[in-house]
Amino acid sequence: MPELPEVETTLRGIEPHLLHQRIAQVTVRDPRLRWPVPAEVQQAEGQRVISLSRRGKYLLLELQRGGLILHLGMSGSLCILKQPREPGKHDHVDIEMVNGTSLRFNDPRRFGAFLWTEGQFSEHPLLRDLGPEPLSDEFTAEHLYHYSRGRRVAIKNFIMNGHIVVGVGNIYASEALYMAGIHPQRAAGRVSQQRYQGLVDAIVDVLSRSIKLGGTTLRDFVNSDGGAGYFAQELLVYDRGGDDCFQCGTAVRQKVIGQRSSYYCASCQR
DNA sequence: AAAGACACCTGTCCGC
DNA sequence: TGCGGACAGGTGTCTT
Repeated sequence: MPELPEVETTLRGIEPHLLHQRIAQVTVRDPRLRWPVPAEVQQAEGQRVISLSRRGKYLLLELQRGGLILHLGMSGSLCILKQPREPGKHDHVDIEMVNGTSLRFNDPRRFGAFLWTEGQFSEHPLLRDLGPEPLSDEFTAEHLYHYSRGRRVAIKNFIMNGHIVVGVGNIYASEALYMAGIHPQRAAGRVSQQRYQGLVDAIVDVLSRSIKLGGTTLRDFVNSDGGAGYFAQELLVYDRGGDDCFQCGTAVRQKVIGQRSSYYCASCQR
């Protein structure tokens, strides 16, 4: 479900409710997520939340000692409860604060993660080898150009590789490549630095605009307040297979690339 | 080292 | 109305 804009929307939604609060109780109803929820998460009890942040699509809760690493996978979501409420079917974990507010982790498909770490977030095995944030100064055409030399992987898979750049998921990869006029199956090593500049600009633009609109709600994404994101109505090609390209009228193609559905205009994208 | 397949899991939708 | 199959926003791990 969530891509970077949805995770960022979630972060902004929960932060004001949790920052500086003291955790009273962690309740794990079902530890069977992507990795089993470790018993160490109980160590969060009694500690204050020092900061909340995001690295790629991972949400990071820094506590006084140690921290929590959360990932929403394909179907996860977080919500804030101002008072206790009966848990639903897929409400796997709750973090209840001393002031009565709770953070609830819901994930039907259980591809998400809820992990404990004692060290620095940046040194955690899941985080230490990640590429730059797409909305940071380190994300440049030079970076993409440099790491793509000699590589024959499809450009769409290349920009979805978290070791190259984080946070570009299936929706926004299709969107950005369309905006930049690059065919999703073009070899990454066959893209000029000038065209990478156009791609960088497109990625920054599409992610920024989506964050402003609260993310993309395709099926069931809701933010931490239970509201929808409105970027779906801005999508140019994603989920528009067979429909007319907005630029040239050619039918938008849908094709599986790297096991993921991809959308593009064979006329506008080369 | 790089590329691709596969794994994890449930819910929903579509065609018959 | 029921059933089987395809598909869904992610990404670590294993095999070529």
